[in-house]
Amino acid sequence: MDRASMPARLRAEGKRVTRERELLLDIIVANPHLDATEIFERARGVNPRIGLATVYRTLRLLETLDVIDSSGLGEDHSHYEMRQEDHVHLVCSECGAVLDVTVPFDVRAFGRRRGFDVRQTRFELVGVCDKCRAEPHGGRRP
Amino acid sequence: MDRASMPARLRAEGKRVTRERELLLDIIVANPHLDATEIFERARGVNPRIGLATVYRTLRLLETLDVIDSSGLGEDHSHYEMRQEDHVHLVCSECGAVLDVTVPFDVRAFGRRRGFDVRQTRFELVGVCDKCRAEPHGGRRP
DNA sequence: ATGGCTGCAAACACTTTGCATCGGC
DNA sequence: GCCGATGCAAAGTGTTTGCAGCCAT
Repeated sequence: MDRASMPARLRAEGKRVTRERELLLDIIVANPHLDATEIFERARGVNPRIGLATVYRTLRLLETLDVIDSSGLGEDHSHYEMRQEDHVHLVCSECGAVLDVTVPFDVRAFGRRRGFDVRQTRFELVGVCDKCRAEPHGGRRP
Repeated sequence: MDRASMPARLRAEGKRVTRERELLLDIIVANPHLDATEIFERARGVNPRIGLATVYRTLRLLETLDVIDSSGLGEDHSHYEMRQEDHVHLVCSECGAVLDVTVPFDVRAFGRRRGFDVRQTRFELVGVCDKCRAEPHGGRRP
């Protein structure tokens, strides 16, 4: 999904293009894998009057429009990123690093063969990355 | 993970084998993909004195011991099942049906190639199943 | 100007925790 | 009998919603 086409996309859906939505989109484009609170904090750095509810409402709107995707990334709450080709999230449980890798098979065909019309994919592999295996002392999440 | 070996496994970890733990294990083995509340309700049917906190504490214990796995299954809270070989969850967003299918590639090798020691996999494809595509009227979640 | 969007605070759903009691070992 | 496990209720998270005022169209 192309950032530049979002204003037109929103208007096409009968939605309004507000400064808050533009700001949140910019943050999500620039920083994949953030959660709602992290997006909120960055947004406040630019517009201190923005509310957390607006962040959640905007995330829900963008997800409904298939503009962004959410995933757990090994934690119990959602993280967000612009929609892109199907990929696997390799997540390090020690340092929180996330690596995006293309899925090594045709996901739509795989589902269709079992009678499913696949609309959304969420693949994650949680493990320990090279660096954290090298230094087993407490390298906490970034 | 074999249900019959669980008592020994618990004792080996210095944990106790209680009637509550045995009951919850039986429910999880017999009904994959339930969430905490559903497990709680079934448990109450057998032992009306069991508490929801015990369900959550037991689930956390079993997950820590790698006896069970949790996954979102298209919803925003956890569902549980006995640990088994890596598989993809095909989830129908209309009726909630879940189909388990073997992953069509070697997950550990895939991760290792990128420097990750994979400990856990969570693969899900959310879509619409055959039946729900046939009858587009409101077939709600079971 | 009009109706959607926002901020704020209260409400919610799910999960965890403190504490007195209970029961495996 | 000891100490871990349980039940209950209260506290914590992350997320949603009601409402008055604001601003994109």
